[in-house]
Amino acid sequence: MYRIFIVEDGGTIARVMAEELSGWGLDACRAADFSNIMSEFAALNPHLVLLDLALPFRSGFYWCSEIRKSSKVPVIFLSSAADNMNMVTALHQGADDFIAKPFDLQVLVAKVQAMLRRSYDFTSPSEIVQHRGALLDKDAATLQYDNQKIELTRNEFLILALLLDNKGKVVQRETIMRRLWDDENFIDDNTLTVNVTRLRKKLEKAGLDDFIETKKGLGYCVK
Amino acid sequence: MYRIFIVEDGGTIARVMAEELSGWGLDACRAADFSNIMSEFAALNPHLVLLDLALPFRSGFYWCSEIRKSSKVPVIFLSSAADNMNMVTALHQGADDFIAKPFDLQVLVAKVQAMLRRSYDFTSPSEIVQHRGALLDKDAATLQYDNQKIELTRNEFLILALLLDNKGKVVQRETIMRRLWDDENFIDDNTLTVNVTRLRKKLEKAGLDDFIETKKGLGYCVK
DNA sequence: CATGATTATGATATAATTGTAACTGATACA
DNA sequence: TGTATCAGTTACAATTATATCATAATCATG
Repeated sequence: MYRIFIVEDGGTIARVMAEELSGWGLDACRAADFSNIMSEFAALNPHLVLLDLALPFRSGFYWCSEIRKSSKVPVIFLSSAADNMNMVTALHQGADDFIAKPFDLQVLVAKVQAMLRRSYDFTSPSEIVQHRGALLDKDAATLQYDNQKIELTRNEFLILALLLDNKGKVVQRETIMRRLWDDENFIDDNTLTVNVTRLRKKLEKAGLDDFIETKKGLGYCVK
Repeated sequence: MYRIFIVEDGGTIARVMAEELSGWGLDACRAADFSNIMSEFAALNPHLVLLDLALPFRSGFYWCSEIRKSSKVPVIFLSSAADNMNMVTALHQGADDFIAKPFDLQVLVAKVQAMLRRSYDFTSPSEIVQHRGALLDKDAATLQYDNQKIELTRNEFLILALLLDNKGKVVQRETIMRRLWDDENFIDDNTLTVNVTRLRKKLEKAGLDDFIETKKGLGYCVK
């Protein structure tokens, strides 16, 4: 999860930004002590910095150059004084972009995402679901547990992914069936049972007993 | 020397931009045939693209997504229609920045320099991907391993590049097929298999066994 | 146009995966 | 106690996805 460091004096704006970014799966963290940005920066070690130009104590320019002394982290300036001179100065100082205030939240998010993509190179991390110490990598289609790698077949993977996406909820057998065999073909209802059995066998072999619970008459459940 | 590809219809603006960038030690090259941007792009193989949104024949959005099919080169949009929606669309499409017209030449240069710095200085210099000691040079389309140079054909190279760009993730066969043959012609599904086989044979001959894993029913994976 | 390299195709092989069927066990309830 | 329902198990068969190979078509290059 990417950490975003928000250095912005305006309390409301900072809060709104943080909320919006959090909504997009980013870990947004606001600066608290504007006299001592660097120690917060070091503690957080963020993947990207959003830096207001006008700050108490020291200007954004100052902090940007401080950051650049020890880090190549992407820095995006925010300012209502987005004139050409300030922009050029900021960019020359090692900043990566300059967003004029007021800005559209959508644009902010898009810019942050674009910069993260560019800076941390396109291979975005896999989406991973975790449960009881078992890690299901939804992109690699593998399950890891207790330092073992459990290979899953297509059906096993789909079933497990579906159950973990609905952790704590009962998933109807029919729902699973429609996912695996996009409907139609009268697949024997028992076929699902067999697939679940096989999946359970692999889980148990790895030490994950009772991972998938049967709710008779309702469906399956992981919790 | 960094090559900048300027795709801008306005003759005067384009010329001025090119002169300014040249003055800063950049190799600025203007698009000539707006119906066929991609071949000029391929010929120049630029380090950065400045892309006007409003172009004859096809829009900048179109060319941006075409470029992104085969390249991660930084793309900066230029447009007088710099409204929020266009900006968000562009960024989501893989663009890196969006400059409103008219712009200050100083700002343009500063942005270009900042983007080049971010894209080439900070991260790995050339387009080289590494895995298990094998180096894939995406410019030369060759693979180096254990002091051997492995020559790859177009198809072999594209497959390997795609898999390495998604290291650790399963890539669906269909995804690969669309990359290799931009669909249309119903290429025999088996043709992909054959190409993978040939690629594997080269890899094995060089000592790279089990480089490409088959996830039956899901796709291929390098990890 | 001739040459060799590259790529596509079709036939066939192979092995992992999946589906089926027959049986078992459990639970509910008439 | 008997019967019906539902899910689990197992072994086996069928299917499917992928691999391999030989051959034909295509492409690039001089």
